[in-house]
Amino acid sequence: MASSGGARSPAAVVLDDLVDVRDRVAMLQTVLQESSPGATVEAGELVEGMMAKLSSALSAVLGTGDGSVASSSSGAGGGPGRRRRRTGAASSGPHRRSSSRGRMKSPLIKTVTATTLTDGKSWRKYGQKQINDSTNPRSYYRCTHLPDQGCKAKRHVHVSEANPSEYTIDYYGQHTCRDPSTFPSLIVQGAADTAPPPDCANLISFAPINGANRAFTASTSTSAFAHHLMKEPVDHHPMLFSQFSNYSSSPPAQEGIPSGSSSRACHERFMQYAGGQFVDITGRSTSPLTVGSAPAEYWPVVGVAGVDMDAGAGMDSFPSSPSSLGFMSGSLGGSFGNTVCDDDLFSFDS
DNA sequence: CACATTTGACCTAA
DNA sequence: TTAGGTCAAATGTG
Repeated sequence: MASSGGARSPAAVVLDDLVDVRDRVAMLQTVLQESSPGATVEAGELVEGMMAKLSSALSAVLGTGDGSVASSSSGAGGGPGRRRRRTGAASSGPHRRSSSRGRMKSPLIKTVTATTLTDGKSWRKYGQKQINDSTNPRSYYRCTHLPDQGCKAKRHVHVSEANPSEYTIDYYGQHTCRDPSTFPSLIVQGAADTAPPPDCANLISFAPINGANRAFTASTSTSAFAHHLMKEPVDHHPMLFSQFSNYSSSPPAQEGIPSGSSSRACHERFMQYAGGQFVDITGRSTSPLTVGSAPAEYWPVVGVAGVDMDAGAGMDSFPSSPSSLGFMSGSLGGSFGNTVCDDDLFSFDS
Protein backbone atom coordinates (compact mmCIF):
# COMPACT_ATOMS: atom_id res chain seq x y z
CA MET A 1 0.00 0.00 0.00
CA ALA A 2 1.24 3.39 0.55
CA SER A 3 4.55 2.17 -0.31
CA SER A 4 6.11 5.24 -1.53
CA GLY A 5 3.28 7.55 -1.75
CA GLY A 6 3.87 10.24 0.66
CA ALA A 7 1.79 12.51 -1.45
CA ARG A 8 -1.31 10.45 -1.55
CA SER A 9 -3.98 11.03 0.93
CA PRO A 10 -4.62 8.35 3.47
CA ALA A 11 -8.08 7.88 2.14
CA ALA A 12 -6.77 7.33 -1.32
CA VAL A 13 -4.31 4.84 -0.09
CA VAL A 14 -6.91 2.96 1.81
CA LEU A 15 -9.23 3.07 -1.07
CA ASP A 16 -6.66 1.53 -3.34
CA ASP A 17 -5.90 -1.11 -0.84
CA LEU A 18 -9.47 -1.97 -0.32
CA VAL A 19 -10.09 -2.19 -3.98
CA ASP A 20 -7.13 -4.42 -4.32
CA VAL A 21 -8.25 -6.67 -1.53
CA ARG A 22 -11.69 -6.85 -2.94
CA ASP A 23 -10.31 -7.90 -6.25
CA ARG A 24 -8.28 -10.55 -4.58
CA VAL A 25 -11.26 -11.82 -2.73
CA ALA A 26 -13.18 -11.92 -5.94
CA MET A 27 -10.48 -14.02 -7.47
CA LEU A 28 -10.47 -16.26 -4.46
CA GLN A 29 -14.15 -16.68 -4.79
CA THR A 30 -13.71 -17.72 -8.35
CA VAL A 31 -11.10 -20.21 -7.40
CA LEU A 32 -13.22 -21.62 -4.67
CA GLN A 33 -16.09 -22.09 -6.97
CA GLU A 34 -13.95 -24.36 -8.96
CA SER A 35 -12.78 -26.44 -6.08
CA SER A 36 -14.49 -29.04 -4.01
CA PRO A 37 -18.05 -28.17 -3.18
CA GLY A 38 -17.77 -29.17 0.40
CA ALA A 39 -15.19 -26.72 1.43
CA THR A 40 -16.52 -24.18 -0.88
CA VAL A 41 -19.67 -23.52 0.99
CA GLU A 42 -17.99 -22.32 4.08
CA ALA A 43 -15.33 -20.50 2.27
CA GLY A 44 -17.91 -19.00 0.07
CA GLU A 45 -19.72 -17.59 3.03
CA LEU A 46 -16.52 -16.23 4.30
CA VAL A 47 -15.78 -14.58 1.06
CA GLU A 48 -19.19 -13.09 0.98
CA GLY A 49 -18.64 -11.65 4.36
CA MET A 50 -15.35 -10.25 3.32
CA MET A 51 -16.82 -8.73 0.26
CA ALA A 52 -19.54 -7.17 2.27
CA LYS A 53 -17.00 -5.80 4.62
CA LEU A 54 -14.97 -4.36 1.87
CA SER A 55 -17.93 -2.86 0.22
CA SER A 56 -18.85 -1.26 3.46
CA ALA A 57 -15.39 0.09 3.87
CA LEU A 58 -15.29 1.42 0.40
CA SER A 59 -18.57 3.08 0.90
CA ALA A 60 -17.26 4.67 3.99
CA VAL A 61 -14.21 5.91 2.24
CA LEU A 62 -16.22 7.23 -0.59
CA GLY A 63 -18.59 8.85 1.72
CA THR A 64 -21.47 6.85 0.50
CA GLY A 65 -21.78 4.66 3.46
CA ASP A 66 -24.37 4.71 6.10
CA GLY A 67 -22.39 7.26 7.89
CA SER A 68 -21.55 5.32 10.91
CA VAL A 69 -19.84 8.44 11.92
CA ALA A 70 -23.04 10.27 12.14
CA SER A 71 -23.19 9.96 15.81
CA SER A 72 -26.06 12.23 16.30
CA SER A 73 -28.10 9.65 17.96
CA SER A 74 -25.79 7.26 19.52
CA GLY A 75 -24.83 9.43 22.33
CA ALA A 76 -21.40 9.92 21.07
CA GLY A 77 -21.73 13.44 22.07
CA GLY A 78 -22.73 12.38 25.46
CA GLY A 79 -25.50 10.04 26.00
CA PRO A 80 -27.42 11.91 28.60
CA GLY A 81 -30.23 14.11 27.80
CA ARG A 82 -32.52 11.67 26.22
CA ARG A 83 -35.02 10.66 28.70
CA ARG A 84 -38.00 8.98 27.41
CA ARG A 85 -41.07 8.81 29.46
CA ARG A 86 -42.53 5.46 29.36
CA THR A 87 -46.02 6.58 29.23
CA GLY A 88 -47.19 7.86 25.96
CA ALA A 89 -43.75 8.26 24.70
CA ALA A 90 -44.61 7.58 21.17
CA SER A 91 -47.49 9.90 21.05
CA SER A 92 -46.04 12.66 23.10
CA GLY A 93 -43.83 13.67 20.30
CA PRO A 94 -40.69 15.06 21.74
CA HIS A 95 -39.32 11.79 22.85
CA ARG A 96 -40.06 10.00 19.73
CA ARG A 97 -37.09 9.34 17.62
CA SER A 98 -37.48 8.60 14.06
CA SER A 99 -34.37 6.92 12.97
CA SER A 100 -32.17 6.66 15.94
CA ARG A 101 -33.60 3.45 17.14
CA GLY A 102 -34.76 0.21 15.92
CA ARG A 103 -32.89 -1.34 13.13
CA MET A 104 -30.36 1.30 12.77
CA LYS A 105 -27.41 -0.76 13.61
CA SER A 106 -23.90 -1.27 12.53
CA PRO A 107 -23.18 -4.00 10.08
CA LEU A 108 -22.30 -7.36 11.35
CA ILE A 109 -18.61 -7.60 11.49
CA LYS A 110 -17.95 -10.93 12.90
CA THR A 111 -19.56 -13.90 14.48
CA VAL A 112 -17.59 -16.03 16.80
CA THR A 113 -18.20 -18.76 19.26
CA ALA A 114 -16.39 -18.69 22.53
CA THR A 115 -16.50 -20.33 25.87
CA THR A 116 -16.24 -17.06 27.63
CA LEU A 117 -17.60 -13.65 27.05
CA THR A 118 -14.40 -11.98 27.79
CA ASP A 119 -12.86 -10.77 24.65
CA GLY A 120 -10.64 -8.07 25.92
CA LYS A 121 -13.13 -5.32 25.57
CA SER A 122 -15.28 -3.61 28.08
CA TRP A 123 -18.91 -4.21 27.42
CA ARG A 124 -22.03 -3.05 29.04
CA LYS A 125 -25.19 -4.99 28.77
CA TYR A 126 -28.11 -2.94 27.70
CA GLY A 127 -30.72 -5.47 26.96
CA GLN A 128 -31.78 -9.01 26.71
CA LYS A 129 -34.36 -10.53 24.50
CA GLN A 130 -35.86 -13.87 23.94
CA ILE A 131 -35.40 -14.58 20.31
CA ASN A 132 -37.96 -16.40 18.42
CA ASP A 133 -35.97 -19.15 16.90
CA SER A 134 -33.78 -19.68 19.86
CA THR A 135 -34.35 -21.26 23.18
CA ASN A 136 -31.82 -19.04 24.81
CA PRO A 137 -32.21 -15.34 25.18
CA ARG A 138 -29.96 -12.98 23.36
CA SER A 139 -28.05 -10.42 25.32
CA TYR A 140 -27.16 -7.07 23.93
CA TYR A 141 -23.95 -5.37 24.79
CA ARG A 142 -22.41 -2.15 23.77
CA CYS A 143 -19.02 -0.75 24.43
CA THR A 144 -18.62 0.70 27.86
CA HIS A 145 -17.07 3.71 26.27
CA LEU A 146 -20.10 4.69 24.34
CA PRO A 147 -20.96 7.57 26.66
CA ASP A 148 -17.51 8.95 27.08
CA GLN A 149 -15.95 8.17 23.79
CA GLY A 150 -18.82 7.48 21.57
CA CYS A 151 -17.62 4.05 20.77
CA LYS A 152 -20.38 2.33 18.88
CA ALA A 153 -19.18 -1.18 19.02
CA LYS A 154 -21.81 -3.67 20.00
CA ARG A 155 -22.20 -7.32 20.30
CA HIS A 156 -25.02 -9.74 20.60
CA VAL A 157 -24.48 -12.77 22.69
CA HIS A 158 -26.48 -15.90 22.95
CA VAL A 159 -25.76 -19.30 24.28
CA SER A 160 -25.13 -21.76 21.61
CA GLU A 161 -27.94 -24.16 21.22
CA ALA A 162 -25.73 -26.90 20.05
CA ASN A 163 -23.36 -26.44 22.90
CA PRO A 164 -24.72 -24.58 25.91
CA SER A 165 -21.27 -24.10 27.22
CA GLU A 166 -20.44 -21.89 24.33
CA TYR A 167 -21.53 -18.47 23.35
CA THR A 168 -22.18 -17.26 19.93
CA ILE A 169 -21.20 -13.66 19.70
CA ASP A 170 -22.04 -11.32 16.90
CA TYR A 171 -19.98 -8.21 16.72
CA TYR A 172 -21.30 -5.05 15.22
CA GLY A 173 -19.56 -1.85 14.52
CA GLN A 174 -16.10 -0.91 15.32
CA HIS A 175 -14.47 0.17 18.47
CA THR A 176 -13.43 3.74 18.33
CA CYS A 177 -12.64 3.94 21.96
CA ARG A 178 -9.23 4.01 23.38
CA ASP A 179 -9.70 1.67 26.18
CA PRO A 180 -6.21 1.12 27.45
CA SER A 181 -6.99 -2.40 28.27
CA THR A 182 -7.64 -3.07 24.74
CA PHE A 183 -5.27 -0.80 23.15
CA PRO A 184 -3.74 -2.66 20.35
CA SER A 185 -0.15 -3.22 20.16
CA LEU A 186 1.05 -4.07 16.83
CA ILE A 187 4.27 -5.54 15.90
CA VAL A 188 5.58 -7.14 12.94
CA GLN A 189 7.30 -10.28 13.59
CA GLY A 190 8.85 -12.78 11.38
CA ALA A 191 6.25 -15.02 10.09
CA ALA A 192 8.36 -17.85 11.18
CA ASP A 193 6.24 -19.44 13.75
CA THR A 194 2.93 -19.10 12.21
CA ALA A 195 3.37 -18.72 8.61
CA PRO A 196 0.07 -19.22 7.01
CA PRO A 197 -0.25 -21.19 3.95
CA PRO A 198 0.48 -19.42 0.79
CA ASP A 199 -3.06 -19.48 -0.25
CA CYS A 200 -4.09 -17.52 2.73
CA ALA A 201 -3.45 -14.14 1.43
CA ASN A 202 -4.73 -11.32 3.48
CA LEU A 203 -4.88 -13.54 6.42
CA ILE A 204 -4.70 -12.34 9.92
CA SER A 205 -3.68 -14.68 12.62
CA PHE A 206 -4.62 -14.25 16.21
CA ALA A 207 -3.08 -16.43 18.74
CA PRO A 208 -5.10 -17.52 21.69
CA ILE A 209 -4.60 -15.45 24.68
CA ASN A 210 -2.15 -16.64 27.22
CA GLY A 211 -2.21 -19.90 25.57
CA ALA A 212 -5.28 -20.42 27.57
CA ASN A 213 -7.72 -22.92 26.52
CA ARG A 214 -10.40 -20.42 26.19
CA ALA A 215 -10.15 -19.29 22.76
CA PHE A 216 -12.44 -18.04 20.23
CA THR A 217 -13.21 -20.48 17.65
CA ALA A 218 -14.18 -19.61 14.28
CA SER A 219 -17.65 -18.78 13.52
CA THR A 220 -19.60 -20.68 11.09
CA SER A 221 -18.85 -18.23 8.49
CA THR A 222 -15.22 -18.00 9.18
CA SER A 223 -14.27 -21.41 10.21
CA ALA A 224 -12.20 -21.70 7.18
CA PHE A 225 -9.90 -19.17 8.60
CA ALA A 226 -10.11 -20.32 12.11
CA HIS A 227 -7.36 -22.75 11.93
CA HIS A 228 -4.98 -20.16 10.93
CA LEU A 229 -6.36 -17.42 12.96
CA MET A 230 -6.20 -19.18 16.21
CA LYS A 231 -3.08 -20.88 15.54
CA GLU A 232 -1.01 -21.09 18.61
CA PRO A 233 -0.42 -19.46 21.87
CA VAL A 234 2.18 -16.90 21.59
CA ASP A 235 4.20 -15.21 24.18
CA HIS A 236 4.00 -11.59 24.43
CA HIS A 237 6.84 -9.72 23.08
CA PRO A 238 8.88 -7.76 25.50
CA MET A 239 9.42 -5.04 23.10
CA LEU A 240 5.79 -4.42 22.96
CA PHE A 241 5.57 -4.31 26.62
CA SER A 242 8.06 -1.63 26.81
CA GLN A 243 6.64 0.18 23.96
CA PHE A 244 3.13 0.33 25.20
CA SER A 245 3.57 -0.04 28.85
CA ASN A 246 2.40 3.43 29.34
CA TYR A 247 -1.11 2.33 28.77
CA SER A 248 -2.83 1.26 31.81
CA SER A 249 -5.64 -1.03 31.50
CA SER A 250 -9.06 -1.46 32.65
CA PRO A 251 -10.02 -5.01 32.72
CA PRO A 252 -12.71 -6.00 30.45
CA ALA A 253 -16.06 -6.38 31.88
CA GLN A 254 -17.43 -9.73 31.55
CA GLU A 255 -20.55 -11.44 32.38
CA GLY A 256 -20.38 -12.32 35.96
CA ILE A 257 -17.02 -10.81 36.26
CA PRO A 258 -17.12 -7.30 37.44
CA SER A 259 -14.61 -5.13 35.95
CA GLY A 260 -13.14 -3.68 38.87
CA SER A 261 -9.67 -4.47 39.18
CA SER A 262 -7.39 -2.58 37.29
CA SER A 263 -4.21 -3.59 36.16
CA ARG A 264 -2.00 -3.16 33.39
CA ALA A 265 -3.27 -3.91 30.26
CA CYS A 266 -0.95 -5.74 28.28
CA HIS A 267 -2.89 -6.21 25.28
CA GLU A 268 -0.81 -7.14 22.49
CA ARG A 269 -1.42 -7.72 18.96
CA PHE A 270 1.06 -8.64 16.46
CA MET A 271 0.60 -8.43 12.89
CA GLN A 272 2.52 -8.42 9.85
CA TYR A 273 1.44 -6.98 6.67
CA ALA A 274 3.64 -7.77 3.85
CA GLY A 275 3.31 -7.50 0.21
CA GLY A 276 -0.32 -6.76 0.43
CA GLN A 277 -0.96 -9.62 2.73
CA PHE A 278 -1.42 -9.90 6.38
CA VAL A 279 0.88 -12.55 7.38
CA ASP A 280 0.55 -13.00 11.02
CA ILE A 281 -0.97 -11.55 14.04
CA THR A 282 -0.81 -12.74 17.52
CA GLY A 283 -2.28 -11.34 20.60
CA ARG A 284 -2.36 -11.50 24.29
CA SER A 285 -4.80 -10.28 26.71
CA THR A 286 -4.83 -9.47 30.29
CA SER A 287 -7.86 -11.03 31.57
CA PRO A 288 -7.32 -14.39 33.00
CA LEU A 289 -10.35 -15.65 31.35
CA THR A 290 -9.82 -13.78 28.36
CA VAL A 291 -10.18 -15.24 25.21
CA GLY A 292 -8.25 -14.01 22.80
CA SER A 293 -9.11 -11.20 21.61
CA ALA A 294 -10.12 -10.73 18.54
CA PRO A 295 -12.13 -12.55 16.36
CA ALA A 296 -10.40 -13.05 13.29
CA GLU A 297 -10.63 -10.47 10.78
CA TYR A 298 -10.11 -7.13 12.16
CA TRP A 299 -8.96 -5.54 9.07
CA PRO A 300 -5.99 -3.91 10.48
CA VAL A 301 -5.47 -2.28 7.24
CA VAL A 302 -8.30 -0.08 8.07
CA GLY A 303 -6.70 1.03 11.18
CA VAL A 304 -3.54 1.67 9.47
CA ALA A 305 -5.09 3.85 6.99
CA GLY A 306 -7.17 5.46 9.57
CA VAL A 307 -10.34 5.00 7.74
CA ASP A 308 -13.27 5.05 9.95
CA MET A 309 -15.19 2.22 8.66
CA ASP A 310 -16.96 -0.40 10.49
CA ALA A 311 -14.35 -2.89 10.65
CA GLY A 312 -14.18 -4.56 13.76
CA ALA A 313 -16.54 -5.16 16.23
CA GLY A 314 -15.27 -6.49 19.27
CA MET A 315 -12.34 -5.05 17.83
CA ASP A 316 -10.25 -5.63 20.64
CA SER A 317 -7.44 -5.60 18.48
CA PHE A 318 -7.71 -3.14 15.81
CA PRO A 319 -9.45 -0.01 16.54
CA SER A 320 -9.85 1.49 13.25
CA SER A 321 -10.05 5.01 14.18
CA PRO A 322 -6.95 6.92 13.50
CA SER A 323 -6.91 8.32 16.92
CA SER A 324 -6.68 5.01 18.50
CA LEU A 325 -3.77 4.16 16.44
CA GLY A 326 -1.70 6.98 17.48
CA PHE A 327 1.34 4.92 17.80
CA MET A 328 1.17 4.36 14.17
CA SER A 329 1.32 7.95 13.47
CA GLY A 330 3.38 8.61 10.55
CA SER A 331 2.18 5.60 8.81
CA LEU A 332 -0.40 7.53 7.02
CA GLY A 333 2.16 9.31 5.14
CA GLY A 334 3.18 6.07 3.70
CA SER A 335 6.13 5.50 5.85
CA PHE A 336 5.28 2.07 6.79
CA GLY A 337 8.42 0.80 7.08
CA ASN A 338 10.55 -0.28 9.71
CA THR A 339 9.45 -3.72 9.66
CA VAL A 340 10.08 -6.92 8.25
CA CYS A 341 8.44 -6.76 5.07
CA ASP A 342 8.06 -4.49 2.29
CA ASP A 343 6.42 -1.27 1.94
CA ASP A 344 3.09 -2.06 3.36
CA LEU A 345 4.09 -2.30 6.89
CA PHE A 346 3.04 -0.73 10.04
CA SER A 347 5.29 1.79 11.44
CA PHE A 348 5.98 1.80 15.09
CA ASP A 349 8.19 4.68 15.42
CA SER A 350 5.63 6.92 16.83
C1' DC B 1 -22.38 7.02 45.46
C1' DA B 2 -21.25 5.47 41.00
C1' DC B 3 -21.73 2.22 37.85
C1' DA B 4 -23.62 -2.16 35.95
C1' DT B 5 -27.51 -5.14 35.23
C1' DT B 6 -32.35 -6.25 34.82
C1' DT B 7 -36.48 -5.83 32.59
C1' DG B 8 -40.63 -4.18 30.49
C1' DA B 9 -41.88 -0.66 27.31
C1' DC B 10 -40.96 1.45 23.15
C1' DC B 11 -39.59 1.75 18.31
C1' DT B 12 -38.83 0.31 13.60
C1' DA B 13 -37.89 -2.75 9.65
C1' DA B 14 -39.65 -6.54 7.42
C1' DT C 1 -48.54 -7.38 12.80
C1' DT C 2 -44.48 -9.34 14.40
C1' DA C 3 -39.80 -9.88 15.76
C1' DG C 4 -35.68 -7.89 16.84
C1' DG C 5 -33.21 -4.13 18.82
C1' DT C 6 -32.93 -0.29 22.08
C1' DC C 7 -34.18 2.73 25.85
C1' DA C 8 -34.33 3.95 30.48
C1' DA C 9 -36.36 3.38 35.19
C1' DA C 10 -35.68 0.29 38.72
C1' DT C 11 -32.67 -2.45 41.02
C1' DG C 12 -28.35 -4.55 42.35
C1' DT C 13 -23.53 -4.43 43.70
C1' DG C 14 -19.08 -2.98 45.43
